[in-house]
Amino acid sequence: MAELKDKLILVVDDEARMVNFMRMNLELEGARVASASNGREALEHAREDMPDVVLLDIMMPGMDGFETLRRLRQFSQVPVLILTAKSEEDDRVRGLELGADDYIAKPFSHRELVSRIRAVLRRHYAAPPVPQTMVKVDERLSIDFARREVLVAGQRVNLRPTEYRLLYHLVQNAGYVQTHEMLLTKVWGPEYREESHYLRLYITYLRQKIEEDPAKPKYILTERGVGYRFVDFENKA
Amino acid sequence: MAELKDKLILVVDDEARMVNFMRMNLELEGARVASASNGREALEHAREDMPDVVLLDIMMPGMDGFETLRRLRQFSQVPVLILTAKSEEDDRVRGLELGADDYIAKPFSHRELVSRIRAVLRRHYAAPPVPQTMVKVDERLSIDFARREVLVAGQRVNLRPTEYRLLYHLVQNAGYVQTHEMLLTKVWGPEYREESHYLRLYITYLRQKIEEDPAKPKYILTERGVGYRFVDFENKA
DNA sequence: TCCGCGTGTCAGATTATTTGACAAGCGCGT
DNA sequence: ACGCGCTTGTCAAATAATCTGACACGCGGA
Repeated sequence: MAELKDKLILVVDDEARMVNFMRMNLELEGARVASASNGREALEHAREDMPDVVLLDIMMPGMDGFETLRRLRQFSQVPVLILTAKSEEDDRVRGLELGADDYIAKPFSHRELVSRIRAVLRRHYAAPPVPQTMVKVDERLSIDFARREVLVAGQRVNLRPTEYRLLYHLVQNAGYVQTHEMLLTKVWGPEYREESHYLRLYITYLRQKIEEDPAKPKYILTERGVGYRFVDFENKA
Repeated sequence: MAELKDKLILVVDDEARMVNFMRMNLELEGARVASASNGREALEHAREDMPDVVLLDIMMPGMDGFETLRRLRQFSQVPVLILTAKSEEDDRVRGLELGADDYIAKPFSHRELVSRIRAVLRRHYAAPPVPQTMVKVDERLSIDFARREVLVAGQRVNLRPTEYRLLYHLVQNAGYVQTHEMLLTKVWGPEYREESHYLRLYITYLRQKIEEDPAKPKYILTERGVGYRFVDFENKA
């Protein structure tokens, strides 16, 4: 399990209260915290301190979070979580497209903050470089991608080719939101980027086949305005 | 264009006449030739001399070509061309599965020998590590894989998803034979390895769409008993 | 030359994908 | 708390792709 202990986390936000709130929460978990109140400082810190994770506020005066992220990505692959207002769905999509790893919507709880950071750390430092075959999600659901076999409550369910590819991409990124565009691009091809219709339909099909109650999905979660996220089944703490 | 000049070619054959024949042909092209008459010697040479290409006879007393290839592949990625009797189609398939890059059927001409070696060198030393998008095969046929557009004699032809994937894998390996199994695995998935029926059908579809005369294919060539080969359109010398 | 196996082709059966229309639900502003 | 608008979810029919099975063809080996 990925631990926050002794990890260096760079918090970037122009509001001192928010920085303090996060610092408190993160230090409670044993993490070290560096902070910056604008984009320029953030880039300096990122270069010099080599943080393990960056928490980046989008709404900042001067160089905003997007621009900061874009420049950061020119020299660093450090995992980045962006902080957005609850309602700003477009900001999340844009951030993810610029290379953010995930987002946290303000306001957020201690639990949410820590769990997202853990997930991102796990992927970056413990992630298998080879794609997973044979995934056991929980007692009810397991998938063998090499054999194209999906077992739900002991029963084999038959997935169609597109359903299969969609599930594959969702599960390979379990715990991470995948935007509509990402999924459409990977499953149907780049020329389908705008056709979110297809995606909704195939999400429905998949849920009907693998969810216990398709109306209350436990595996394939909707991220309104952004995309879908397969449940973070490896991070149950 | 890949050149044989000054390249070191390791020829492995137990028949001295064959070795001499190849040495003569290769030195005419300015290549340097090392030779071995059995598997053990071949492995030694491969380790110590770092040849640019290996020509490996399959039928040898003692350690045969397959075993030699298997052991060679444990420590080296050097391109290997296997030499097989005209009729031994199974040998070719087996050799390719063990990691040979191509085969040459005995007896062969100077032209055939040199052209196959050139092709293998081109792929290994000049090959782009990123997959090609936008391929111009000749005046009649060009393909834009990013846009999923195939132009035949100026006309856009519409390929179905499977036809598309099949063409993609053939063209990405233009000049190289792809065994039935390779194509079935890549296009349909590993569980279709035995279903060569599908492959034949889709080869027919593709030829009808891109060949001028589907009965006399110029692009997608049949390698009887082995697989298919997209014409080596970059190596017209 | 003839035979046999691998390859090529066709048309029909089946299955998957796409389309289009509409219902449901969430979250925002009032 | 309420209703509105936009996103998401669902259904069934239309279209398209894939698969099946039968058979013809033709190369290469004996």
